[in-house]
Amino acid sequence: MKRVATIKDIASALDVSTSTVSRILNGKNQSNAQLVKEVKAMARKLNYQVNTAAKGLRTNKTKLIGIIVPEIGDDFFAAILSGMQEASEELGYNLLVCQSNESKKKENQLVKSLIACNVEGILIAPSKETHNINFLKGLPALGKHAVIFDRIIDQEVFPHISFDDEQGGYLGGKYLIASGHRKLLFIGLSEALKNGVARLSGYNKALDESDLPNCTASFLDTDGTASEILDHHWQEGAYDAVACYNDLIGAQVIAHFNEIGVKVPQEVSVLGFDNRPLCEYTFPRLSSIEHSTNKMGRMAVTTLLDLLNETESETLDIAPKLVERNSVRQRS
Amino acid sequence: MKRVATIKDIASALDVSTSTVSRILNGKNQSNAQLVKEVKAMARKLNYQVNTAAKGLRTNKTKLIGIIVPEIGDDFFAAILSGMQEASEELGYNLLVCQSNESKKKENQLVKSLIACNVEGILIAPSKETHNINFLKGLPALGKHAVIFDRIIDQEVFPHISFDDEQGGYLGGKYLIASGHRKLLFIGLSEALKNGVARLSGYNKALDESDLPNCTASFLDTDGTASEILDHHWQEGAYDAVACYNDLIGAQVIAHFNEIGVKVPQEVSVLGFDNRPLCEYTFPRLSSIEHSTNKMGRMAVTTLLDLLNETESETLDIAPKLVERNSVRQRS
DNA sequence: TTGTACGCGTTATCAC
DNA sequence: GTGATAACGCGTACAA
Repeated sequence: MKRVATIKDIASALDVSTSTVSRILNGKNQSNAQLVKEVKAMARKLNYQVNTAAKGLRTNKTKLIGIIVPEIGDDFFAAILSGMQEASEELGYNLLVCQSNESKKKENQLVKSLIACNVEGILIAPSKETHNINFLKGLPALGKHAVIFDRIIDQEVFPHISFDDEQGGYLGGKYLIASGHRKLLFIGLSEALKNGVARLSGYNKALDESDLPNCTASFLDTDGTASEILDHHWQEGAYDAVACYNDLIGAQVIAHFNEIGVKVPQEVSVLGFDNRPLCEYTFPRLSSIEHSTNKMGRMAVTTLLDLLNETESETLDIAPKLVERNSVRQRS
Repeated sequence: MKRVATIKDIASALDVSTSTVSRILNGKNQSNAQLVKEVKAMARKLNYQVNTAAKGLRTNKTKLIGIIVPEIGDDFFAAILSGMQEASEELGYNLLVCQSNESKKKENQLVKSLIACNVEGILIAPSKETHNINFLKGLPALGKHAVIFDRIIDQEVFPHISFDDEQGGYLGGKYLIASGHRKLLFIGLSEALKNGVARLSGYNKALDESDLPNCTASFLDTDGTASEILDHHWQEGAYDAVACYNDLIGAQVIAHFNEIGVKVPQEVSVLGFDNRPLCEYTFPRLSSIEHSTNKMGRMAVTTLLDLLNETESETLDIAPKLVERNSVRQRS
C-alpha cells in the first residue's frame, strides 16, 4: 500500500527516536550538527511531508482559515479572496473557501462544516438573507473567532471590516455637484442592503450641503429593471446624472443610453461604484468610486489573526477614492 | 479553557463508551433505539462537531480537495471555482483554494503544503511558466491523484479537462466567414500559450476550408498593445474582422475603435472568446465563443473523485458555442 | 448490542 | 542532547 513517509520512517531509517526527528525538523533543538544534517537529508530523500492534521490534533493549531462568501464567481468577492490568499500565504495559513449562495441556511451548515475541519477562525461576508449572526456566537466558546467583512451587520460581537459606504457616496455626490449636476437619480439593488442605503445617504449628505434636493431613489428589486427605471424618470426629466450602487448597474445604464441614442456624458452623466475592471470596457469608460478590495481581504485576514494571537497590527487605509474616467460631464 | 465537545464528552455524560457513541453517530449500529435518541440529543445539546482532522487521521479520508489556480481574482478562474464549489459541496467535500500567481516555484510549494493538509487530490490549472508536471508525479505513490484543467500540458500522466480551443476557433472562423468577412486579424496574449495557438489554428482551419488566407497573427507580449497592433495593420487595410484570444482583448479592441471613431460592426467586426460577463457591457455588446466554465469546474471535481473512488461518472458536454451579440456585422 | 484496547502522526513532558 | 511515553479525537477489531 502506498503511504506517505512519516517521521517514524525517518527515525527508523536513521535509528534515532521520533522525538529527535520531530525536534530537528522543527528547529527546536541544538542537536549534534551531523545528526541534523542526516535527518534533513533523509527527510528530503523520503520526500517527507508533515501531516498537518496530526500536528493540528496535537497542537490545536491547524493554520486553516475558513471563508464564507455569497458567491465565489462574483469578481468583487474574487478580488477580496485574492487579497486574503496573499495575506494568509505570507503568514503560513491556508484558506478553506466556501460559498453560501446567499442562503442563510447554507451559511449555518458551512460554519459547522468549517468547525469540523478545525479552522482557527472564520471570515464571513453574510448573505443578503442574514440580518443577525447568532449562528456565529458559539465560536468564542470554542476558542475560535470570526471577522465579518463587506456586508454590514448591526451586531458588534465580532470585528467588522467594511468600506465606508457613506463616505464613498458623499465623495461621489461632491464630485457630481462640482461638475455641475443638480438632479441625481440613484439606482440601488435593494433597500434591504445596508451598504446601498449608506451610499445613498452619502449622496444625499453632499446634496444637502449644497441645498440641493435629495436623490430620486430607486431599487431594482422593487422598481423594475434599470432600463425601466431610466425611461420612467427620463420622461419626467428628473435627473441629469445617474448614481449607481455598483459598476454592474452603471454598465447597464450606459448600455441602455447607448441603445436609445442618449449621449453619455454630454446629455447625462453616470457614476459607478467599486471600480471593477469592467469600468475600462464600457463606452464611455465608467467613472467610479474605488474601494480597495484587495486590501479589504488582507485586512480581514490580519484582523482575524490578531484576534487569535492577541497581537496588534497596523490597519490599512481603505478609504474610498474617486476614479475619473469619461462617463461624467465636466462643467464647461 | 474553551474546548469543543468530543465524543468522549458525550460518552461520559451518558455513561456509555466512546465506541458506542461513535457507532451511533456514524449510523453503523443497530443499537437500542432509546440510546440512539439519547446520544443524538446529547450531541445536539453539547453542540458536538466531529473533528475532521482526527477522523482523517484514522480513516485516511479527509474529504478535502486542494485547488491551485494562477489567480483567484481572475473572473475566468473564479467562475470555474464556483462550479467546483457546487460540485464538491454536493459530494460532501471541502475545497482548499490556493493561487500560484503564475509562478512555477510557488506551485511546487503549494502542492507540498496541500499534501501536508492531507488533501485527497489536487486540481490544478498550471501557471504560464509550467510546461511539465513532474512535480505532481509523486502523487500517485501517496495514494493521491490530480486533475489538470484549463491550461494544456503535453504529458498524459493525469486526466485533463480543457476546452477544445481549436474547435472554438474553428466555430468562430466559420461564423465570421459566413458573415462575409475575408481578412482576419488574430490578437493573442502570447505565442507560448498553447490555448491561444490552438484557437488561432482553429480560425486558420476554417479559413483554409474556404480557400482564404490565414489570419494575420499578433501577440500582445511581442507586438505591442492592442491599440498599436490595430492601428498598425489598419493602415495596411489588412483586416475586416478582429478575432480575439479572449473577451478582455475584445473589449479593449472595441474601446479603441470607439475612441478613434471607427464603427463596430459596420466598418470592422470583433469577436471575443470565453463569453465572460463583460461581453454584455461593451458597446456594441461583444459576440463571443462560449465555454462553460461552471461545467468545467464541476467536471474537474467529478473526474478527480472518480479517479479516487475508481467509479465512473457521466462526462459533461463542454463543447464550445457561439454567442451572437452586436459586434459582428451580418452579411447584408 | 456494548465495551476494551489500540493505532493513525505528531508534539510535549520528563527522565536519562 | 536524546529517548521513552503519553496525549490529541476518532474508528474499529476483538472480546464480552
